[in-house]
Order: sequence, then C-alpha cells, then structure tokens
Amino acid sequence: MMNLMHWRMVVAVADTGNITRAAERVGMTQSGASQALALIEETLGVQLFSRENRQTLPTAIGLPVIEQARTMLGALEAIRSTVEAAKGVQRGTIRLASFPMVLATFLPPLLRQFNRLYPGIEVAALEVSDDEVETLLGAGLVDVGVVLNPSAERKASPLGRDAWMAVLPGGHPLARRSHEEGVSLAELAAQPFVLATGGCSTNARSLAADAGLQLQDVRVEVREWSSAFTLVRENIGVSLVPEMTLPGNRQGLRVVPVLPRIEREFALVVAANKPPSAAVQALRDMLDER
Amino acid sequence: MMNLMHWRMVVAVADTGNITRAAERVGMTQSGASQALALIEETLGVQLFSRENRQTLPTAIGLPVIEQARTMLGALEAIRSTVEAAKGVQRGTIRLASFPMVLATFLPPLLRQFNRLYPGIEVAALEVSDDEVETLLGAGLVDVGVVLNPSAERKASPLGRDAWMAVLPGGHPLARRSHEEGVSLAELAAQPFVLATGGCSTNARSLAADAGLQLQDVRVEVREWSSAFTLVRENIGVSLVPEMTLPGNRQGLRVVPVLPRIEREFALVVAANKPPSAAVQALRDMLDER
DNA sequence: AATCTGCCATAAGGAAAGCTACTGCCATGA
DNA sequence: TCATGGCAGTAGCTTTCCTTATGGCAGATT
Repeated sequence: MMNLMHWRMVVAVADTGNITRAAERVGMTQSGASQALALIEETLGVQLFSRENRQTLPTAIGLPVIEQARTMLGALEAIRSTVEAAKGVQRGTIRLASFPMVLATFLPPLLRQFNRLYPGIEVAALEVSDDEVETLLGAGLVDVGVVLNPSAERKASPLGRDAWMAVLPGGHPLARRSHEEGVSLAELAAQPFVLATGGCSTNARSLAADAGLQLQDVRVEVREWSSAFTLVRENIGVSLVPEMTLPGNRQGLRVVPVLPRIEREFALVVAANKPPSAAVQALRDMLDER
Repeated sequence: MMNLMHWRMVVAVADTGNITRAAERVGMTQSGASQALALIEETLGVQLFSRENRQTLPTAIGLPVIEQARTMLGALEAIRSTVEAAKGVQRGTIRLASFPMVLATFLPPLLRQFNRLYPGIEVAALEVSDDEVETLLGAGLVDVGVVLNPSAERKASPLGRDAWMAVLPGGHPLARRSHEEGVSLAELAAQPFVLATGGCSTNARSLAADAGLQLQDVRVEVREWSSAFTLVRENIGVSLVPEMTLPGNRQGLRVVPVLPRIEREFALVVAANKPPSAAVQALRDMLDER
C-alpha cells in the first residue's frame, strides 16, 4: 500500500478494465499486476475491483479510491515537473560586490539564508569601496552590487536602511543630550573628531561635505569601526558611525542620534547590460519576498 | 521515489526540521531516514533540504515539493478513511421478492451490476407471485420487493415499465392491423385465447376483468411465456403478453400493441417496518443513480 | 460435446530494495 | 580540550516484490 507503483497499477486497471493490459502499460508482468492489486486490496481490507469474465471493473468502494489514487499520482507528476522546471537554479555562481559595512552587517544573514535555499549556487562576494561597486557593475565584472540610495529606474531590491549615530565619550558635554534632542551634524563637526570610514567613501567627512560643512578637527582617521569606539572611549574625540556597527558593549560610550536624521538606504542592483541569470533572479526573488 | 514511506519521511523532516526526530516520528532509525532522504534527492536529481548545523531545512526547490508530497499523503489518508467508512457495505445479505416476469427480465442485468459494485453483498431472490410480494414485505420476511404501480408515499425506486402486446398468428384477421391502429382489449378478449400467466396473478385474465371484460374462449392456460408463443404459432389462439417477454425470433407471429395502451410500472420498495440495512441502501442508491 | 481462447490467480525462486546496528565526521558549546 | 548533537556511510540481513511457469475458469468456437 505504500508503493506508488501499485497505485499506478490500480488506476491503469481502472482505465483499461483489464489487468493484463494494465500490466503491460506500466511495464510489468500480468502476474505482478495481479499480485499488486491483491496486495493493496488485502491491506485495505476491501475489494476494489470485481473480476468479471472478460473485464475487471471497479466496485462501488473502488471508484472513489481510484479517484484519490489519481490525485496521488497527479501530485507525484507535479513534483516531477516542478523539479524539472527548477533544475536550472540548482547550480550557478553569483558575483557580488559590496562595500565593507553592508558586507559585514546586512549580507551575512542574507547570504546564509540564500545558501540554505539554494545550496548549489555559489556567491562570490567582493569587498570593495562603494565607488568601485558602480565600476564593476558597469563593466559587467559582477552580477549584482550593493548601492546606496538607488535611483528609481534601476531594478533594486531593498536590503535595509541605517541611520548615522553620534558616538560620544561618557563625559562629553554633548553626551547629556537625550535621544529626542539629539545632536546636529554641525555641532558634531565642530568637535575633535575620530573619523571612521569602514573602507567606505561615504563616511563622516563626505556626509559633512554633503551638508556644506567640514570636520574641524580630525584627530585620527581609522578604517575599522571598532577602533573608533576604543578611541572615543579614550576621549580622543567624537565619532559618527552607522547604527548597525554599534558594539554590544557600550561601556564608556554615549550614543545619540543625529538630528535631522541622516539615513541611507541600501539596495541590491543587478548589472544592467546583460540579462540576469536564473541564480541572480533567485536572489532577487528571495529579497523581494521578505 | 515510489515508496510513500519515503515521502512521509520528507514531510516529517520538513515538519520537525530534524532528521533524527523525523525518523522516530515515522518509526524508523536515523540512518534509514537519512538514506530515504538521500535516495529521493538522488532520484529527483535535486537537493530538497540543506543540512545545517543544528537543523535540516528545506531548500527553495524543496518547499513546493514538500507541499505536493503533503497532498499525496493526504490523498492516501483520504483513501484510508473512505475505505473505513465504506467497510459497512462490504458484506451483507438482501432478501428480495419478485414475481417471475420481472425476475426474468429486468432484474438479471441489475443484479449483475449490483453484484459487480458490491461483490460481498449476497442477493437472495425469491420468485413468488405478485400477491405474495406484499405479504412477505409486510411480514418483514424480505428486505425489498418488486411491486406494480407503487403508491407515491412508499419509498419506491422505479425499475421500468412495460406495455402489454397482442400476439397473433400470422394469418389472423387482426394481424393486418398496423402498429398505429393496434387492437383493443375487447377485440382480443373475443378471440380464442392462449392465456399465459408467467406465474403472475396480473395477466390477461385479470387485465380483462379490470376493464370490465372477460376472456370469451380460453383454449389453453400456460405458465411459461415461451409456451404461449409456440401455441400461437400453431394457431391455437391469440395471446396477450408483456412487451419484454417477446422472443427474438418472431417467425410466424404478429405483434400488435393494445390500444389504449396497458402499461404497468415496476418498482423496488423496501420493507417499511424496519430501517433498511446499508446493503439495501446501496441497492436503492444504485437504482436511483441510473 | 469437446476444444480453444482470453483472462486471472497462485507457487516458487531469485534479485533488489530497505531497514538496522554501528562507526565516523563535523560543528558547536562548555 | 572534551562532550554533545546531528548527519552520513558501510555491512549485513530481512523483507518486499518481480518474474517465470502453471493451473483454473468461463465464453466462444467447431
């Protein structure tokens, strides 16, 4: 009763009305067919067909059972076609370019989930600066890239957004500001500053420039965010970092939002000059479904 | 891939996210479960689950496949419940009473079909006169009976109707009548008559009496219809028989309808004093579905 | 009346599937 | 570093299941 071939026999007999012909339809011996039928009938405890003189016809109980058997086999066939249709995305490679911050924060869980859904697709992640992402995308050297604030006409899958936060030493005057009050970018730029870049050209200095300001007193410039926190703790200066880079342990630090908020949206865009592969499409689908 | 137990494993793994627990849910070893999964994945040529560190989760291809597997197993479960619900009508006995004419003409194909649909139900057919049918039904000695022109309030399943036909020797004066002209019952009753009863109290004599007539010259009275045809061929007299008893070979006979037509409706009724058994209900259902 | 034919059931044997017990591997967490 | 949880692989045995061969039954054929 647990063998689908036997159920194929059942519907074949129902279709042909003849065990012998049903047997050759599913590629079996007449004997095997007879045994298969008898086995199913025995385990069900019910007679599905009555063996007439010239034909084998379903009984009243057999009729609904046969219909259910059809749906069983239909589901199996659906599985087959589903699998055949999906085999294209089984293997493949995606070259991805991203600047370090997103690569270290947003992407790992996403790529982990993607690798779970598509174990055969390999994702090669390139860690580059945000300027180079555009270059690689334009040259077709990568399939997808992470960009900031994508223009509407690009097919972009949003990854998330972040806000830049002021990081202050515990004793700093601005550290008294509440979350609602916040600090302005201008106030921050006037302080002794620990500039952290995260390897990204979009950083405190460029943000200040965008706002028509300038960092007045950059005491030190580091690449790693974590280094910046250490330096702020040692009272070298204040800093401005993306919210998601904040450490779990904020001992000796005061984090206050910058008001008006400075937010950036990250999104994944595909290279425009060539049609996206099935693998890339799968990645986009996963992102859009969240 | 043809083993439903393996598909049970698939959905169990999908439900528990854990091969080990899935295995014990379907009563198997962890090893067997792993092998079952691997076998299905191999024959499909597709990875359905990705084995993570702590859990085994479906891939993008696995998700729809699992859903189809659920419908497969659902259909199997439906088969099980269908069979369980229908086991009541597997065996049983029906006592049936009928007068000979219907028993010899209408019932054989019906009982043959019924026996095909319900091989386990035994139908014991009693051949009695039409008067006795009512007696047996009333006494509850039979489950169902064939009656003539059932009253509307009885739960009756119509079997069919027949018309009485005049059977004349080839050279008889009335044999010139066309089918449209017919012969009247009065004309027929005036002829030398071969009275055939078929063992039924409803026969030419009773029909004549119902019409206020009387058979003038009954030359011979026989029980078998076929005997009557022979006697008519030998010009002993005319006869009146139900249409369905007419022989295939009408050599030397002329068959003309009686006008106005004398028709009787046959129907199957159940004994009213006790609720019908599942077997009887099955018989009624079959008749009503035709 | 005897034989033929189409169709099904049953017996016996063997091949293959499938399960179990056991071991090994890997990653995580103490 | 070891302990733990979870999965894969191997060997062997049991069971299932298929095939070949044979017998039986009911109409059809002659």
